[in-house]
Amino acid sequence: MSPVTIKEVAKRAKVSIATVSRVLNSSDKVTPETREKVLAACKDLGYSPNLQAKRLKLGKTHAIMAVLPFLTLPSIIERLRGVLEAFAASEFDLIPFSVENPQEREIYLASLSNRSRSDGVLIISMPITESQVQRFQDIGMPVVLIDSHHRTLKRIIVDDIAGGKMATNHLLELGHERIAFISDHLDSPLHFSSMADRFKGYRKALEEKQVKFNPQYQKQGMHGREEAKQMALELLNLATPPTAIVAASDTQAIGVLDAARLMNISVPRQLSVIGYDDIRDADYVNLTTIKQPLYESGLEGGKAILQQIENGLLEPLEIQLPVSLIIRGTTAAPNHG
Amino acid sequence: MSPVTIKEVAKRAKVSIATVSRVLNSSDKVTPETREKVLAACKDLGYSPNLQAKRLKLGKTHAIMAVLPFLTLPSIIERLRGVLEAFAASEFDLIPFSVENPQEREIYLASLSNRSRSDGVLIISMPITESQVQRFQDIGMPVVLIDSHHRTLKRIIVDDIAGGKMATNHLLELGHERIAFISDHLDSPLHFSSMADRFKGYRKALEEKQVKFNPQYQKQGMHGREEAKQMALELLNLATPPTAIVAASDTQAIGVLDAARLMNISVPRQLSVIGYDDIRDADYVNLTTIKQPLYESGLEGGKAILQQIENGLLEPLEIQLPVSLIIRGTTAAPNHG
DNA sequence: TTGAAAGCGCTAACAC
DNA sequence: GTGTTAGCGCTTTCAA
Repeated sequence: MSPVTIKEVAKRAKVSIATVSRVLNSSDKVTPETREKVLAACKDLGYSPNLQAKRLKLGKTHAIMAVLPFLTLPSIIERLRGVLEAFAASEFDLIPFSVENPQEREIYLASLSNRSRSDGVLIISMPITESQVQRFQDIGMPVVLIDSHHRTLKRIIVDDIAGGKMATNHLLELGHERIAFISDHLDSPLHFSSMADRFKGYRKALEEKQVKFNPQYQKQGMHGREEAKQMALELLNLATPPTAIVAASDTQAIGVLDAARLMNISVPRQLSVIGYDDIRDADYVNLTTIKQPLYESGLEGGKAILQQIENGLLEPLEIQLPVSLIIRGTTAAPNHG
Repeated sequence: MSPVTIKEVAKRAKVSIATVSRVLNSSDKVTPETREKVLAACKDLGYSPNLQAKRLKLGKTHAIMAVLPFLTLPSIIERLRGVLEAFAASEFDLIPFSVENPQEREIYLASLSNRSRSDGVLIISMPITESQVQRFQDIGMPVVLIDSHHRTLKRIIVDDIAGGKMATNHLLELGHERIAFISDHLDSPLHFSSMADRFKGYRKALEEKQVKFNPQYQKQGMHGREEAKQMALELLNLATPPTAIVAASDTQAIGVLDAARLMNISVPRQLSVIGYDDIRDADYVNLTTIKQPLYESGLEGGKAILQQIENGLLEPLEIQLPVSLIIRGTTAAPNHG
């Protein structure tokens, strides 16, 4: 019942604790027979090493903290799954911190700045301030960003400009010219640049195909299905409504679909809609969308932090993952009837 | 750069390390001025305690492992969120293990059986074998089950019999009599009894309202939207098809909706459908369903394991959380036209 | 190849 | 009220 220690194993195997330790750490400087004896003793006693002690001795925690916002967001979950996968084979534990309000922010910040609590930090889809970066630097804490940006930190991001462009090009190639774009507020300081980048991609695609950008066709609002629905209603009630809408997220695209249904506008016959993210629901509503490598971003981020702990910070700092177009049932050629 | 220890703080404050420790652990046997000195020294040096050492000394890990299947399942995420919330205020870390295949099962099992790795284990929506229970018992590892069952372990479950009954009663009260039930295989050894309980509730509701159970109206199959669709098609092609279908999960209910759409059967005019779980998608497709207290189950489970670590195992072993009926747009009175 | 012993940073008797 | 010290379980020199 009371935990078995290396000492008891040593006694039973009639060797010193140093030898037991060597066997356990697969040092080769041990006679096969000694090794046998020790292994047998371990088994008999049901010994399992005390990781706390090991970690204290080695000055490592074998834990990595992951800070992430809103565990409700499907995209965050997918990234987390990737991280978990990267850690599965390692001896590192992943400790997630879900930050859903400012108070929690304080709590996790304190934890993160403690070298004895974790060997590294993974920040997922959250903005990071200069002072935080400085703090990490000061205590020499390895950090990797997933879906966030800072020039001095290792980061895994996707090419959102390319994504916005890809979505828009898909519609252009189908023959659309009146293409609208709806998104969150693009200038919110709390926000990552991803949505702004998607908009840039949209503009660039239009430009390259020499389609003039119509400011009336751009809407920004709070994130959310309902808010997106309202924005879409405004667009669809224009004198010359768009024939296609690029939404900067699937959730918003679904809001657009709501609006179309409400106005009895058939998708994709009368209106094409494309989303962004490829969340689960995208499949359910048969939404054409831009798939972000969410899972992969987690996987790469997980590998990166592990590697950085092992070998230090390596170039390149920025790893850009490609997006891809998933064509489903909400986009088609415009209806010229 | 090299971590500050209690020793350096002691030197700077010109006291002994014991005093520093006392201040840090808010023992009251310290003069206010001494306390001030120590606190100042801590601040100057940017000291933060080494948790590894503390934990080794105290024989506690301040970590709890959570084993859960398929982090893709929305229900699992919700429970996890609740657990995280329960831990937020505590000094305990939550280490999640996502088990998606047998190999991973082996890895996590080894970790779980190590008292030095965690102070407790939380098992979420996973079956647990007698030998595992025995193993936990042997090493005195506190365990709490969420959405799983074992007679000797603390567990948070929902009253699935009541849930199945509530769903069925809702339909009965709308005036339905030909009510079908589809679910996973009810006798699968890998499965929790929840689905079987929902079926029991269904039977009980029928019985109480003296509606005869028609075996033709019960279908079991693999879990999944597509599989559910097939089962629904069989039901709807019966000579006397049901006017309402109870699905044992929302995913399956959505499959039923697929089948109805395919057969041009209008929901809820010609067919009522009710699901179970109230996952996010339920809202999207406007599905009437039974809401499980998923988040709450995580919260309660988290509190329970913390409490068990603190005070030992307390009665009652089983905590049953209530379900509730969420009426949306897929149920209505039967069409007698 | 093996053993003895120091010490990781902390807490908690126990002395003063 | 404060200091001294043993020791949590382990790894790793250093000696033998």
